[in-house]
Amino acid sequence: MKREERASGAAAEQADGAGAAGRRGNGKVTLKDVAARAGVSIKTVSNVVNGYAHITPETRTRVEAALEELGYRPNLSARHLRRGASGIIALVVPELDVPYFAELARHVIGAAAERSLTVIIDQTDGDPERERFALDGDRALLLDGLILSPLGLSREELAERRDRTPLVLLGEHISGGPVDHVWIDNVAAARAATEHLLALGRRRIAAIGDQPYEHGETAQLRTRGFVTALQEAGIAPDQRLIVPVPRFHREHGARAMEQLLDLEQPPDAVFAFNDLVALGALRVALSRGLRVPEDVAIVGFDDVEDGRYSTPTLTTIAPDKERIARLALDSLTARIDGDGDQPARELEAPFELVVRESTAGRG
Amino acid sequence: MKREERASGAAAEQADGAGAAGRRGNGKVTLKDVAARAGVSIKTVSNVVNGYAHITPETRTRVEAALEELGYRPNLSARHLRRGASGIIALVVPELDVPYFAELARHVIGAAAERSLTVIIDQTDGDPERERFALDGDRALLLDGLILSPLGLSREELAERRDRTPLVLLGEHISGGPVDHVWIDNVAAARAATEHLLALGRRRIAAIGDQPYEHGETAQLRTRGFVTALQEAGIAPDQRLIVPVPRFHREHGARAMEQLLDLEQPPDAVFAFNDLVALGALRVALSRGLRVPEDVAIVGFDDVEDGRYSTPTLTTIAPDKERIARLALDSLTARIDGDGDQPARELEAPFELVVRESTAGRG
DNA sequence: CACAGCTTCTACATCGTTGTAAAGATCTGC
DNA sequence: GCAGATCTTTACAACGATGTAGAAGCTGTG
Repeated sequence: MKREERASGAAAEQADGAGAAGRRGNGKVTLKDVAARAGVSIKTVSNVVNGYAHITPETRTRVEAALEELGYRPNLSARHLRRGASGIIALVVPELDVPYFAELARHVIGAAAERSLTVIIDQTDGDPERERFALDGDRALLLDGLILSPLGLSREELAERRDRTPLVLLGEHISGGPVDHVWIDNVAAARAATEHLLALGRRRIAAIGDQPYEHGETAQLRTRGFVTALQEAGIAPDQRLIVPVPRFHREHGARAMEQLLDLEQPPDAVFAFNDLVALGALRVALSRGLRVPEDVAIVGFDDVEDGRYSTPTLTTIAPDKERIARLALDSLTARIDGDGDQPARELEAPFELVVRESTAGRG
Repeated sequence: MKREERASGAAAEQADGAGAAGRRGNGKVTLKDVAARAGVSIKTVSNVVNGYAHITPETRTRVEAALEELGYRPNLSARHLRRGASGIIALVVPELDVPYFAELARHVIGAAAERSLTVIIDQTDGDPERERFALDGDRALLLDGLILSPLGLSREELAERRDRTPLVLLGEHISGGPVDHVWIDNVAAARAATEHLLALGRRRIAAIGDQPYEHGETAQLRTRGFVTALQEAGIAPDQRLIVPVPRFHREHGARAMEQLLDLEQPPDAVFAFNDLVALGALRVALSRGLRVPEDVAIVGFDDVEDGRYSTPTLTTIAPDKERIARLALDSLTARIDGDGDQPARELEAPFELVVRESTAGRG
């Protein structure tokens, strides 16, 4: 009796559309189609799909066959709507083709995958409008969480955020703000870089990368560490040796280096505030016939892969990118899982000085 | 009269929950909350949100005020479910921290933004399993389209795909397959690179990057172009000068170059199959005291930014990445908008040879 | 044999949005 | 003053999945 019901149910399906369902233009097969095909209710199919325990082996087999035949795939939008979570987080960085961010993105994607989260990656080019959109735009509602490396937005604007999607900030931009924040100690890192140059006996040390204006917090912290190290070594900082840049790209490092080498007393060492700037500077030094590190030693910041294969290889400050990604995701998943009311966390990631040829020579 | 109705409606809301709705724990405000607050139907609010024309200014104002007060934001999952499209596409590449893919990603994101599409970026590390998941996994159902740069999957596996999400393939891997495909003429490009070295008078030219095994189609095409150019110049290819690499990374370029320089008759020029390989090779050549290009000239492939700031700067084949991104998105949006039944397209993007110091010297 | 308790399955409501159809209000022209 | 057109707003039914409650069938207990 029961079996007959099923059989007739299935037969009805074949007539009314199950046969076509698998091949419908849009290729979308729903639970309903599968249910019709298997002659069971939609909910039973849903139960099979989700591994619910109490199902007769016979039913399970039949449903699984129907799933397979029709090639069922769940509609994630519907599932998200029902479950209230999307399983998607966004990583928003200024520029993806800056190696530091690309390498960071790799680690974030990896750490997210461990937690079954998908990552959307967005680049803002530092445009405050686009950062605001990422933070507060409609798209934010699709997300379970957001990791933002801000460049253009001020602390006040970040505080004004209306959206309640869990957020983690990366970088030095907003310390002590109202949201979770992963950072490295830029002052200490800059000091370590500078002290390394001092230990090599350099005394006329330049810094490339200051940004003495709004939104340049990271650069300003590195400048502070640089100046502090000099002062502690009894050297008065020379303003002409502290060259600002608009952004941390190779070309700006190159221009700054040209300016420095045109000085009456050019520097015998350079601390560049990131590796791209350092590589730009290196390029200019070499093309002017200087020897690195003999004539001028160079230290970078970020430890991107490029610096491991330049000639000479680049001494640099290496932030622990994997740790940064991991801390950000730990913090984000904690918020997603509900401790939204905890006070903002400040999470510090370690760094280390990696000495290579651009300061140590071809030892 | 009418006004009174409204007023009472609004008053009722305040009592029953609109007041709390804006501050509910999860922070989710729905059309329903806004409708209650403004004393209109849900659909009217929806109409306001979507800019429907026939609404009295008075109503519009009131609804807009309620939207603003409660901080309404649409639920994208629900919208997608209803509309049947998510507005999300995925870009799946082997490695994001390879500059070529990072730069490509930038262009894809840009081109997608012009079409109001959001991009999810995924890296597979060339793992066939992860490529398959990107292609056929549940996540694919969230997407309106997919751009894949395959590395590990064979043509057969790609053909077996069940999912019907519009797909565009990048790269040489699967030509003439059943799906849209954007590519550059690798044979011609490799010939151009090799002919450039021949024109400089080099005769003992090496190639780094062959992959004479499964999935190495791109490399094999470049090898073919290289060999053809040599033969046309009357030079018999020397197998010892064609060095395979497992992947296109700096370290593999470096190792291959060491091997070449250890030959009894080392090459006077090298065509590296991508810029990273070229930079690895350059690094080894310089550290052995060779002059580039005087002792050995080097050409790369991809035109990534690193090569513009190396010393010497790198001559390279520059594929038009922006064009590639644009062609991929044009093709994808066409499929999304419904011409799913058109035959597969083959879209060729241009390239050019960019001559820099690694072959031309410091002219 | 009545009834509780379990297993297996189903109907229904629901998530938040939007398309459809139609109701109610207002205006037009004759 | 009334049919008909137009404007404004609404109720309802989807989109596809899943939680809830409970029906139907079975087993075992007293």
